[in-house]
Amino acid sequence: MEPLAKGYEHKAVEERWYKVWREAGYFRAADESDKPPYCIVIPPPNVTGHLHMGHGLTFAIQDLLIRFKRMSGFNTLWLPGTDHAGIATQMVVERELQKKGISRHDLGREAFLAEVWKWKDACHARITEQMTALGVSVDWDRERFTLDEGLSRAVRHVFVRLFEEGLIYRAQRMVNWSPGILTVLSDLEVEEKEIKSHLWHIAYPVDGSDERLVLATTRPETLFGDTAVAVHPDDPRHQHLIGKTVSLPLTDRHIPIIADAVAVDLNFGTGALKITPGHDFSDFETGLRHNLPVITILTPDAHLNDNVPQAYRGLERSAARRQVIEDLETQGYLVKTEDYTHRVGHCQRSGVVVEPTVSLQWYVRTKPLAEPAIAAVRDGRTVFIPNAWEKTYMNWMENIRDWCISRQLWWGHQIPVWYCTAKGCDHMHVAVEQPAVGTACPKCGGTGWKQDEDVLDTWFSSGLWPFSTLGWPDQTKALKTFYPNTVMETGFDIIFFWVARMMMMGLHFMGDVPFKTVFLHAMVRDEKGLKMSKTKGNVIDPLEVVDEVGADALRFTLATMTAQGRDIKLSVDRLKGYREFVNKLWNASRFAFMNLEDFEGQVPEVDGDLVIDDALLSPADRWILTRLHEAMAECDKALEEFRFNEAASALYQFTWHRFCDWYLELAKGALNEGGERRRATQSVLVHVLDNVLRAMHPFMPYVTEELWQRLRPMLPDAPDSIMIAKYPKGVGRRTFPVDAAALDEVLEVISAIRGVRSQAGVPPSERVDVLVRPHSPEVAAHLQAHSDNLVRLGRTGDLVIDANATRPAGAAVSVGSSVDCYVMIGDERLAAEVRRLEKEREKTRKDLEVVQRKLTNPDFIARAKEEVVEGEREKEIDFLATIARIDEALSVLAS
RNA sequence: GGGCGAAUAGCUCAGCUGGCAGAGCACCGGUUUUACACGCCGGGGGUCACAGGUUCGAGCCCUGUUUCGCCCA
Repeated sequence: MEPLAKGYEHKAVEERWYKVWREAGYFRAADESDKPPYCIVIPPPNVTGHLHMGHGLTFAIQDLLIRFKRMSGFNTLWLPGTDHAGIATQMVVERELQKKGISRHDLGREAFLAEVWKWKDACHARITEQMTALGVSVDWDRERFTLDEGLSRAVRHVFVRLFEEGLIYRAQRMVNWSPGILTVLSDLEVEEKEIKSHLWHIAYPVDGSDERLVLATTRPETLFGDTAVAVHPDDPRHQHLIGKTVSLPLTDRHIPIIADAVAVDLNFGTGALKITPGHDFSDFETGLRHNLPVITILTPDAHLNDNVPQAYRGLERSAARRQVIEDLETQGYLVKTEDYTHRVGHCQRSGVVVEPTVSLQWYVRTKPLAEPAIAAVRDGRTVFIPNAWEKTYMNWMENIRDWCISRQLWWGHQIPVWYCTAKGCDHMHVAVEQPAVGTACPKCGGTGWKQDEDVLDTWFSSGLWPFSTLGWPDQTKALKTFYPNTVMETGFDIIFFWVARMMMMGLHFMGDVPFKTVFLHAMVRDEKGLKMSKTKGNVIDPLEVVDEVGADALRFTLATMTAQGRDIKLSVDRLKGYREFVNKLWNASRFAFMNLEDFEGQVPEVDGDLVIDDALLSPADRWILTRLHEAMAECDKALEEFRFNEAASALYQFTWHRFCDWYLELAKGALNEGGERRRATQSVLVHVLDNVLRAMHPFMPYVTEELWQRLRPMLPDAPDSIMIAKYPKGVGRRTFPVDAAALDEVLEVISAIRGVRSQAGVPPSERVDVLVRPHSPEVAAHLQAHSDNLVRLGRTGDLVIDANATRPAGAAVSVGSSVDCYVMIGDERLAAEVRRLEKEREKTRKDLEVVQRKLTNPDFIARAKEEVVEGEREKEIDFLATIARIDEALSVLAS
C-alpha cells in the first residue's frame, strides 16, 4: 500500500468518494424495510438562490444525523429538493429581462414562464453541485421540486378540499400590497422597520364656524382618501364638534367628524385622527364601524390615481407627500411639523414600503387548523429542541390570523379556480382539474371558463412538503414508511413561515404530526456577530471554505459550534483550527499505518470488543481502550440528544489529547519491543483507530473513509464502506477502569517531571536523573511497570523508584498526591526551583483554606452528604501532607 | 408596550440533576524528540454583569437592577 502523504490534502481525497458512495447506492432508502425508519426531508433551498453558510450548517447537521442513524441500523431517508420560491425567483428573472429592456408583460405569461424554467434549471444544477461538495448523503432518486407535477397535484387537492370544508374563502379586505413587486403579501412577508419621519399637524376647517380641527398624521398624502375625522367621545376639547363636518384641505370635499373610542388615543398627537379606510389597517376597521366609504387613491405602483384632484394625479407617493405638505403650508393648513420615529411595514423581498390596500384575495381560515397543531405540541407528539422555541410557536399559533394565500405572480401554482365568463354570473368552479371543454355552468348554463390569474403563496406548497414529497395524495409505500418524518431540522427564522404551516397541513391531511422532533439551529453570523450580507462584504462562502480547508473541516467546525440556543459566530481562524484537527487525525493514522506494515490477518474482535489474551494488554492498552469506549458512549449519547458540540468535543478531546498525546507516545515503546507486545499494540491501534474513524464519519465523511479503507483489510467482517459500517456505541464494551486510573497516576508523574524541567530551565535535549518516592506499594508497582515510558517521555537519565528516598542535593522537588519526584536539575538552577515551590505551596495553602472552612462549619458536617464530607476530609489530609513536604524541601534548599 | 434569550479568561463560547471554574483561539517561555512546526513540552490569565435571598454550600435555584440581542404588537 502506498504510504500516506505527509499532510492531509483534502482536494485529492474529497474528489474521490462522493461518486463511489452514490454509485454504490448507499444514499438510497428502502420503501419498506425491517430496519426502523428515520426520515428527514430537506428544507428546500430557493432554487434561484446560491447556497450560503446557513445551508452549510443545515446540511452539515442533517447529514450528521442521517449518517449517524444509517450507521446505527436505521432505514434512513434524507429527501432532497428545491423550492420554486415564487416572489424571489420571479424577481430575479424579471430583473434579468429588464437588462435587455424586456418586461414580463412583453413576453406574456407562457413565454415568461418558459424563461423562468430555463433559469431554474441552470440554478438547480449549481445547487446540486454545491450540495455534492459538502458531501450530503441525500437520496437523489427521490429529489423533488415544489412545482413538480406530483407536488402540484397535491397542492390542488389541498386547495379544493380546504375550499370544500369552508377553510378557504375569497374576501375583500385590507391587505399588504407591495408596490415593488405588484402583489399582495401575507403578514409574515412584511417586515416592520423603524423609520425616522415626522408627525404633521394639519388644520381641517370646521364647516359653519371659524374653528379648525387640528389632527396629527404620518401620511399627509393620503388625505385625499380621508372619509372622516375621528375624535374621542370623552374628549372635552372636541366634544362639541362631533357630528359636524370639516372641509378637506386641497379638495372640495366635506367629511364628517365622528367619535370613536377605539381608534382615538386621547394622549396621542392632538387627539384627533384622520380616517383613511382605503389605505390604513386600523382606519379600515374604523370605517367598517361607522359605515364610511372607502376611497382608493393609489395605483398598484403607488402613484396617485384619478380619485384625487387633477393637480396631483400621477405623482408617486413620496413626491405626492412633498407636494401635499408644500401646498398645505402655503395655504396655511400646516400647523407644525414634529420629528417622529415610527414603525413602517416593508416588503421583505423588494424592500419597498408596503401599501395597505383594499382588495379581493383568497384566504385560509387558520383557527380550525391551528387548534390541532397547538394540541400536538402541548401533548409532546412534536417536540422542539431547543425547547424554548415551543413558546414562540405557541404564542404565534394562539394568536394566528387568517392567511392570505393568493399572489399576483405568474411563477407558482395557479389557483385551481375557474370563473364562469358569462356576463353577470359569479359562479366559481373549484377543482383539481380544469373543467372539460363544454362543461356547463350549473348556475347560468354558460360554457366559458377562465382560471384565476393568481398563484398561491409559495409557503402553501412548502407546507405540504413532509408528505407531498412522499407521493401524497397517493398512498405510497414510502408515505406509509416515512410519515411522520422523524426530524425537521431548520432555522428558527422560519418557524411561522414553515414549521407552523407544516404542522397545520400535516395534521389536517395526514391525521398525524409531520415530524416528531423539530431541531432549530442558530443563525450563522460573522466573527463580530453581525449578520452576513453581501452589502457588508462579510460573507463567508461555504464553497470557498470547502476549497480552502475542506468539507470535513467546515463540517466539524459547524458541529462544534452548534451549542443549543446561541448564534454561531464563524471565523476563518476557527476553520483553520479544525483543519489542523483533520490533519492531526491524518497523521495519527499515518503513524499507525507506518507501524502496521508487518501486520498480518485481522484484529480479533467479537461483538465490537477487542479479544486478546489479557496478559498481553499493557496498562497503556487498557487505559486507551477504557477511555475510547467512554468517549464513544459520550459521543453517541450526545448525538442522540442533539448536543452536537458535545459529541464533537468528546471526539476531539479523545483523539488529540488521549490517543495522540499519550497513547501513541506510549505505544512507540511497545512497538519497538517487537514480538507479542508489538502485535498486541498493533491490534489496539487498529481497534482504536477503527472506532474513532467510524465515530467521526458523520462529522467528517471524506477523510474518515479515505483512512478507513486502508484499515479495512485488518478488520473482521468489514463492509465495503465506512458509510455502512456500524456506529460505535461505547456502552457494553469491555473497559478496565482500575487499570486506567492507575495509568493516569503514571501520566501525572511524567507531567510533573516535565513541569519541573521546563520551569527550572532544563533544555529538552538534556537528560536529568530522577528519583521517585511513591506513597504506596501499588503506585510503586505501576511506576515500575512503566519505568521505560517514564524515562522516554520524561526525558530522564537514571530513574530510581524508592519508597524510602530522600531528597538528594541539587534536586528539585515535585510533590504530588501519589508520589514525590526529585529531579536532578543541579545547584545552579535551584533559585528557580525555590520560586516554583513557593508558588506551589501558596496554591495548596489556598486550597486547604477552602476545605478547612467547610470542615470547621458544624452545619456542613451535619447536613452535607456523607460522601461529600468524606471527600473534603481526604482532601484536607492530602493538602496538609503536600504542604509539609514542600516545607521540608524548602527548608533544605534554604540551608 | 408584551414576550423570549444572553451576560463566565484578551476573543469566541462550554459548564447536564447545586459539591475543587473548563475548552478552542490568542498570549508568554522552551523546542525540529524518527506521525504531524497544520507539530511537541511547559506557563500566565477569572469580583462567573450588579444587588439581595434560599442553602451547610450558588456560575447554576429565587427576587430585583443594568446592558445587549431577537420575536410580536
